[in-house]
Amino acid sequence: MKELIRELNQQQREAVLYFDSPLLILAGAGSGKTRVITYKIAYMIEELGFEPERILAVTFTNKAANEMKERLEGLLKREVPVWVMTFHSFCVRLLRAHSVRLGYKPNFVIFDSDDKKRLIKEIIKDLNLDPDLYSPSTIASVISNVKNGTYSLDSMNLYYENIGQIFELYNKRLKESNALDFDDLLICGRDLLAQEDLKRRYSDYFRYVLIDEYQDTNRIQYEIALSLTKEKGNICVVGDEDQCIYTWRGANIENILSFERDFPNAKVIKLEKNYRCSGTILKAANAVIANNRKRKGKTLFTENPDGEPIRLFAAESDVEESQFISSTIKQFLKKGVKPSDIAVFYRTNAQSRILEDALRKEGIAYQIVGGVKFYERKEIKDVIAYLRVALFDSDVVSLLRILNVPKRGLGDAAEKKLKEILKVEKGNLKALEKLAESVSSARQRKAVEDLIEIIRAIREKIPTLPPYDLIKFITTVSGYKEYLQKEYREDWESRYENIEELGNTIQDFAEREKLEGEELYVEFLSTITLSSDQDEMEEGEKVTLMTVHASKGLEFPVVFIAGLEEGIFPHVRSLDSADGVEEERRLFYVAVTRAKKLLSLSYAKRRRFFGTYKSSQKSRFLDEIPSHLIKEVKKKERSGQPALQKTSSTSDKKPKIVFHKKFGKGVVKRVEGSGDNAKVTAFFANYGEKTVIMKFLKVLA
DNA sequence: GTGGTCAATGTTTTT
DNA sequence: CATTGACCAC
Repeated sequence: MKELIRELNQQQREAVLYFDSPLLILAGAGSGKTRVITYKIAYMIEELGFEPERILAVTFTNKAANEMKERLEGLLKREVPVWVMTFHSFCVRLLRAHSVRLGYKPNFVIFDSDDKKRLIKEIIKDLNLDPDLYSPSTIASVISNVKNGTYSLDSMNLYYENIGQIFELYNKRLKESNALDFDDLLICGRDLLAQEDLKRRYSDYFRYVLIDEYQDTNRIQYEIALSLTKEKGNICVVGDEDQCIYTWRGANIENILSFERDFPNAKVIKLEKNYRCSGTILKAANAVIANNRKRKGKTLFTENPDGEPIRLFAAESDVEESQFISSTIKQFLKKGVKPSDIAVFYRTNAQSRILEDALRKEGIAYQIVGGVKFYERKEIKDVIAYLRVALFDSDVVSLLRILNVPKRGLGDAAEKKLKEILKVEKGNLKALEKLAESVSSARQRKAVEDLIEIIRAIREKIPTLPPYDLIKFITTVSGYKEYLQKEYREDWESRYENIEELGNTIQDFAEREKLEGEELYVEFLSTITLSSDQDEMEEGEKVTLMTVHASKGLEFPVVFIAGLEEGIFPHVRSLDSADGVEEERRLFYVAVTRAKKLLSLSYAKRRRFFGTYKSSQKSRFLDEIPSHLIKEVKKKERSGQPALQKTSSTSDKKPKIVFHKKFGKGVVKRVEGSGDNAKVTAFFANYGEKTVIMKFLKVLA
């Protein structure tokens, strides 16, 4: 341990060894803050005799938590039961023990944003409000902002006349469903710790609390931390105001200022030496962020060599940009760069598709982090809804979701009746029984009774069947498998595979956590709704594609940032306020500082939006980088290839032989349409006749 | 009353 | 371009 600490620079060492008062570490990008935190924890355990289970370390994502734990265990060469988790997970843990105090049963459900929107949609309908004025996603974010204290309900009342009513009803329905949304988790956690005995108990229990990514905590999270440590001042927070990119979710840079106010004797240590980036990259990052006015001010320096200039490519179109990126990646791979050392970042998820197409055409293995998350896929959510209905008799949102999926002849009218019944009859099964009696036809009656049977059957199997079999059972007993086959003729198999994957995941989870039966599923469900994009990242030899937000906390030797255009990055929705642009700039700063050795920036002069091309201008952020750091990549120098093939793989002539990643070689029988989206029907030796979109095919002849 | 088909319509970022 | 809503035939 002592030798390890000797490796640290002076500031890092001081941060590890300091325990005299509350500690605020302002850690610039790539300054080794994760190292500092892990060493600090290790030092506490090894040298100061702290009991690991009485240390709480809060991270931003579960992935970061796992990594920190792994590093710690690598350092100490044994299992270390430190509480490493996100604020949300921490609150869930508190709530499982004490939820009754706040009027929730301990087996509560967590509503994800999809559940939340569904519920809001119901409420808007029930209140007869105009869905154009009250779009579920807008209302969802308003509710969130009110809950986490960004806006007051009254101030929102100006824009949304009925918001008070919606807000109240939303919370009422949630509570009746024994459900909490993301914001509730934090609020309830805070409220529990506001109770004198619990505050006493937990603040006595935890001997030290550390918070990573402090700049992205919101007020409520801060209050949680405060109630655990206010008295003893046994707290260390690590953050960088220049990397605060979640203000729209209630993150508050003010927390950094509040910290010094609430803990007047706080010690501040700055980590300004960057170990990650090349000199050139760091200079660019510093120059960009200097344009922000709202910052405490810190200047990073590095001893790393300047390295290669930053590349800039001005593409004529979005297609050309993605071709540039994929062909450059291909060159790198040829030169021996590992795919896992390369990442492509973009501002919005919608940009990923075109990049994917280009990489696929070059035959480059890639993974996308984020986008539509695994657990948000329709088929997964449907199956989980069955599970939830079987587990939680109060989960109305899930019941409504499966009422007519698969189609069983219970449409709008039946749904309305059910909702009427639910107003007086609490409990899904009871309500369904009543529905069976009040429904119009014998056919519908049978349908409802069948549904009740399905739910009962699942419920019965929960304690006995292994998880994989239970999931399989759900898909058969509910007729969901046939539904997929009928509804998704083309790709039902991959969807069904996803469901099987879900079964496997639960099985693994059960073995890892040594849980079974109801407890297993309740635990699993809360874990997956709190899982972040990064949690899904795979190890392996693949190029990584993700949004800039998802890249937070990561690093790659080679980084591409695509779509550096006004309106995209900075995003249009941020342009009307100075604060908005500053947040975009911090976001760009985060993106740039992920790169260790090589950074490639690009933009497109024309970009396709919904179907039509729109011309765009290069991002202001590009002009903020000193030009001597940049080398513009000219088209003709690119990859030594002749100018671009105008329409990629599709030629005017009809293809005869094609190649598909999974199906292999195929003989073309028919082509409908033209270009990338042409439908090609071909005969494949091992798979028979298949119809595939052109862009998934390579033309061989 | 339900389910299939057609048209319109909408894209920030996420625990 | 892909999902969601409105409309009409069963």
